[in-house]
Amino acid sequence: MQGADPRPGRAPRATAPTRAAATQDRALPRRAEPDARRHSLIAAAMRVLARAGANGASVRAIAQEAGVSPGLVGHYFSGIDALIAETYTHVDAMVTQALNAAVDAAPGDPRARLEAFVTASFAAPIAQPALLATWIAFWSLVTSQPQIARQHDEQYAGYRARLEHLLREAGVAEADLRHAAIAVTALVDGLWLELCLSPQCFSSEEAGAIARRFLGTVCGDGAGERRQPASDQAGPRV
Amino acid sequence: MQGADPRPGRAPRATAPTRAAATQDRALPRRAEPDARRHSLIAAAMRVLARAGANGASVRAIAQEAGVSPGLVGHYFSGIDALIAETYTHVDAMVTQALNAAVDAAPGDPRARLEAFVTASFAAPIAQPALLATWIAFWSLVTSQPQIARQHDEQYAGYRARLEHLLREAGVAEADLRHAAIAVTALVDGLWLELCLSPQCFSSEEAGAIARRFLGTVCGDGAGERRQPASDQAGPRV
DNA sequence: TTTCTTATTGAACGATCGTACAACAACCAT
DNA sequence: ATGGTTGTTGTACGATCGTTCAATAAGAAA
Repeated sequence: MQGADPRPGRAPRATAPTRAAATQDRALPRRAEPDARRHSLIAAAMRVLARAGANGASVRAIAQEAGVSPGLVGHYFSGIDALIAETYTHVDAMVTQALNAAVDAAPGDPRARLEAFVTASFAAPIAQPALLATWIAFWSLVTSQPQIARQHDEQYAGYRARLEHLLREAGVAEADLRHAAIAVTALVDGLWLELCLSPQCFSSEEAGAIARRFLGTVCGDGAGERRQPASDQAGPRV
Repeated sequence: MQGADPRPGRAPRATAPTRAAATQDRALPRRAEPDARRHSLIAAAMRVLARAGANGASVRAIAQEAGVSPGLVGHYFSGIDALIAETYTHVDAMVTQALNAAVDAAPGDPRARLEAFVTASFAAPIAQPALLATWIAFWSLVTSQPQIARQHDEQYAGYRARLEHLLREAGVAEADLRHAAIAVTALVDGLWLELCLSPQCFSSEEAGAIARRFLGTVCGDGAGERRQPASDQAGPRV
């Protein structure tokens, strides 16, 4: 799906094609610390994915974005797929950190922490279309590469475990925990995906409101509150 | 992300590489009816996407799968992206037809029709990992090509409109209709996606049960019924 | 049959792909 | 200084990419 592609109006590959590394990697020394160089390549991959999409994230494009020779990619990663996979890991860690920060910033009330978790899922550092390409590039490898499928399972399990923890503290019964976590994860992922694919269809605020109302039904709010505004439903139920 | 890729153990491109068209296109005449040829190419694209993933769906692979010269693709489609987009349209129509058939096969009770809709979303012709590659290939074009973004918006709107119709008949208040349809769509999409990405994580039955229980909260079942089996919650509320 | 239209071929083109590898350069240990 | 380790370069390679296009063949119209 890549190849020559001389058609007009494809991905905006022309955006800062040269001297692009200066934005994030401040003049990394010619011979850099291995960890710094690895991270520099991953950061470059993130930028290329955001700018050119999954189909534009080639070894050469990423190396050029990092201000580095193409051959260096093979020195730090076993191949382009491994670089994509590590980029996904890094983005996933960023998302996890942002979600945890939102939870910690919320009041101690378990229900408020849970709502902060889903609300942050649609806010600035997470729900941006620029991140979608990273997930798409990773998903396209899951089917064919068992090792990447395993990685996906692990990271999905980690996400669900964090959610189960929050749900348990919010008073969800142990028997319902698994299905509740699967449901909330699916709802948030579905809203996030659609929000990235067509941001004008509904707003982040709407997505947050929908998800928070769903939390109300999962955590055992009475049915009579369904018609009230979501802001009144934050009361603890435990 | 494609190129040479001489690595071992990538996509199983070796599955029936030659004489593959005979399975679906029964000896299409050398000079076929244009519509038949178009459909033959789309069907071949679906098979290649299912077998080799989004990264393996090249013009040559699809043409070979259809038993046709590579140059013919350019005669029927403006480019590979247009072929992918039309393949997506075709798969979406198939899914729509399957969902409508499931709804029609259900009892006249509006709630049962709604449950049939979401239950069918996780059944045989829809929730198969082989279809995921088609969506991934399409999604990877949405960001960079405005025309494809428009197509996505239209098909998503069509899906949501069908769902809104079912929800309205099931007694959802007009004011809640939009958010309810967005929520159900997101939940079903999220469950479907995860089911395709790691089918061993939870079963189709679990996904259906989760979605049906969610329908209960959307359609206005009393909160006291939350712990009862879903089959008892089918009573209409209008 | 002859003419015309057009589906279809197959090769060619230029570009890009991922990877491999020998040469070079930077830093460390001695 | 000197030798060794290793980050880094740049190019080369073979393969595949999407697209183009003159030539061919098949069927319809005359």
